[in-house]
Amino acid sequence: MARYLAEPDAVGIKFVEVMRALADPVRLRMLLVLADGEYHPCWPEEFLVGVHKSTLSHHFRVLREAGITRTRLEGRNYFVQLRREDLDARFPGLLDAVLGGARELDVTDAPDAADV
Amino acid sequence: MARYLAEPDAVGIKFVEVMRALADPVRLRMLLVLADGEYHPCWPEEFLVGVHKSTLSHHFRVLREAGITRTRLEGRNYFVQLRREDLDARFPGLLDAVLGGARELDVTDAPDAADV
DNA sequence: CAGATCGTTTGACAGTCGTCATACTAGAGC
DNA sequence: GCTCTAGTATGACGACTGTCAAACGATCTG
Repeated sequence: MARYLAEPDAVGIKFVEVMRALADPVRLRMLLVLADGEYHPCWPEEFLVGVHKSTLSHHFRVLREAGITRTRLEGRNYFVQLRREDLDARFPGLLDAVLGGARELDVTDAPDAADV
Repeated sequence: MARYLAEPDAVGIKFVEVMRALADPVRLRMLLVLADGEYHPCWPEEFLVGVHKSTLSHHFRVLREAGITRTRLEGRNYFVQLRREDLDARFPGLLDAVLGGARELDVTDAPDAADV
């Protein structure tokens, strides 16, 4: 029953696309959440604050089409996971480095935390 | 005599800006060239093929303002170098990972190399 | 000093991106 | 079978980006 949404195969992952997918604050935060748990029950209300559902869906699609995530559809539930192995195989060290950088973003993008 | 063009200090380097600056095929190729030699005599005619001078200048500015490169101006000569130390200190492993990924791009972005 | 050169800056333009609102689709539960 | 629900798809809109062209500024050379 579990269907998988369309995604590029490992060798089809293009570096520039990965970089572009990762060059967005919202998607970086999504990446952080995805990195925490393996699979993630999708779209909890507080997955991201202040982002419209359709916008979120759009970002998930960008991540998936870039080859960064895999989306499994079971019945009405969507599960998204990072494609760690594929990513690490194609671009060693990239994912970890990006996750590290994204973590600092979590701090700096709070509006009030700026220029204190 | 050597002036330096404006650039963010090490702590002012924002991760998202770095990612955005690196999410462009032209700039990734520039990064590769910059990674080769420390300093690089600027704008050799064949630095990049098929890119206008002003476009190149624009890309160098993006890289510089993101904190990725440092530009020194000596007389009429511009020298650009990677800010390896600052980058490695702020985002360990990122630069190397990106350089690795950019290297594959060198192969795949040749128009004729695609889908053969 | 005048001319040439090299890179920058500015302006314009087309294409892309992120966002939201709305409509749509497919599974779940009664 | 009908309704409810969760996420997707589409359309629209403003903002940003990459590109080129042309003008500008500063420096070296005669």
